[in-house]
Amino acid sequence: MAVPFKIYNTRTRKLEDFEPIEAGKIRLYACGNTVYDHCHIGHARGMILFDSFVRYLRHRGWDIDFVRNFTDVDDKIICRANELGEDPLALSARFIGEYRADAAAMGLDTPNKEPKVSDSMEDILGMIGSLIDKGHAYQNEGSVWFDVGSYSDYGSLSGQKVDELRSADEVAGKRSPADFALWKAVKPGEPSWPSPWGDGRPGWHIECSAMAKATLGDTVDIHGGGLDLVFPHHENEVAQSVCGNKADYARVWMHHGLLTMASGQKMGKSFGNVINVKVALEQFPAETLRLYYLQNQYRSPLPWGDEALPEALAMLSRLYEAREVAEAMGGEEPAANVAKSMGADALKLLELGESFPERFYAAMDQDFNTALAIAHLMELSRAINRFGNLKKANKRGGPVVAPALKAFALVTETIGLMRMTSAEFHADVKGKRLAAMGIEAAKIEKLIEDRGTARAEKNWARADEIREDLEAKSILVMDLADGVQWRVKL
RNA sequence: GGUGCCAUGGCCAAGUGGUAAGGCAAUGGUCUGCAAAACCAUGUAUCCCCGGUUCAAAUCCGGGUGGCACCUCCA
Repeated sequence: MAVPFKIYNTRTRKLEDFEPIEAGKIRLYACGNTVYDHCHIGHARGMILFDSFVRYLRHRGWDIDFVRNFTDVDDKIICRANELGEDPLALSARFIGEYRADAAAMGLDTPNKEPKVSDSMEDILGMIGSLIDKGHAYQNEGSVWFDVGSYSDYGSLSGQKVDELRSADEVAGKRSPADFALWKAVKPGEPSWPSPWGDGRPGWHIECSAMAKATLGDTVDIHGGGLDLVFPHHENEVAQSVCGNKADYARVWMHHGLLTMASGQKMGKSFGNVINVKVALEQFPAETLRLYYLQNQYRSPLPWGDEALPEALAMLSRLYEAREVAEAMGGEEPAANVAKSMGADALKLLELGESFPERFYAAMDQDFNTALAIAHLMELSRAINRFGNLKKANKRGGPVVAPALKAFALVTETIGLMRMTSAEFHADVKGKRLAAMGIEAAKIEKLIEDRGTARAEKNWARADEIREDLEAKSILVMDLADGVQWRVKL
């Protein structure tokens, strides 16, 4: 059975109980990328967020049909292709490949369907034709425009009033400045498709309306995207779909906040201040990004700074270490008995572990409060470590820590964190951080070996000298009971 | 000009009626040959300001100040 949850609806500006069109099913459409460049970390926020939400809701019993499109026919693509002397469709195909590589590197599940504009021309033409037939669109010299005046509810999603908009540039052939293109007449050197109104290509907004209809039907349960798409993109989609289908378009509009720079300025390609996903992933494990995004309320703007990823990595590291501590524990006695005999820390851990799912679900069901969910996990981690300090914990603690380990597994399944083993995690961190700093692992290993020799000879001065030398390189050496380990300082 | 969002300790940040999660950083302690990790302790938080509603407000209402976003491509 699908479990109910609350979700904030941009359309009503309220937190609502989610009500599906069809019991247990969610038709979800997320606006994907216009593929003319690599994904940047702003795109990554949306990608990771929707991936996490879908995973979570599936875990909660929802049957989700998740559609995310690729916009592969667009002004920007054509523009970039011309700059590079590349065929526009070849360029977009190339960046779809890059997108998929980035998505895979971030550990995202592939949506159920990933329609492309170039494959959806029939759907698009059908929708435009329908809008003309119904009197909501008009053609002029090979282009087709949506007649905003024909739709009285225009602006209901974004709260905009047509009269109050800053008048956009007057384009020849439009009846009103607010009208927008459904079909653009072909221009020399641009890709085009045949249509009843002459060769051309789709306008910016129609493709999503058409692809959503083709893949999910007239009405979707949830339509999502970045906050910057509310107007005009989503507003125009609503107009097209409602007028074309004579049906509601999206019951819930879900918009995530944007990344901003520390300066407060928005991150955007037009500002030239983007950081590509590939660059971030060269330096940090992919889950670092995921944790960073999940740690923040998805609707809030997120200021990006140099400390963002290192901090998230420090948190992630705590989680992995705590789980490692928990996994090392053994024992066969009933948990309650062990906890009782080992005292308050054990009882506390048992209690936190057992109540975790309830608290985790409560947070997530409240408009995906991933920040609170993760806070619960951090709290649990501290309880594990504290318990782990007890003398007999390793030998007898297994049953007490078992619920906590289940909690970690729950988090892994639902929001995709902690998917590596600890060994994989540490190796990933080392490899990436070392590469980022331009240090060779072999040189470090050699120094650590030398230090081991010095220590064996109780030459503490020499050992400390090497430690300091390594520390200057951001390498931490740890003398553990079962040998020497080293980590890259975060 | 229009529309919308936001303002919580040094920093990031959750919390929408019952007196404040979590993380990062900092300081002291335990542990350690020295460290690291971990744990413990430490932050008197005017929850931007003023007024109102209420037994009770960070949380609701009104006003103010400051910041941001969209209205042009942008996730």
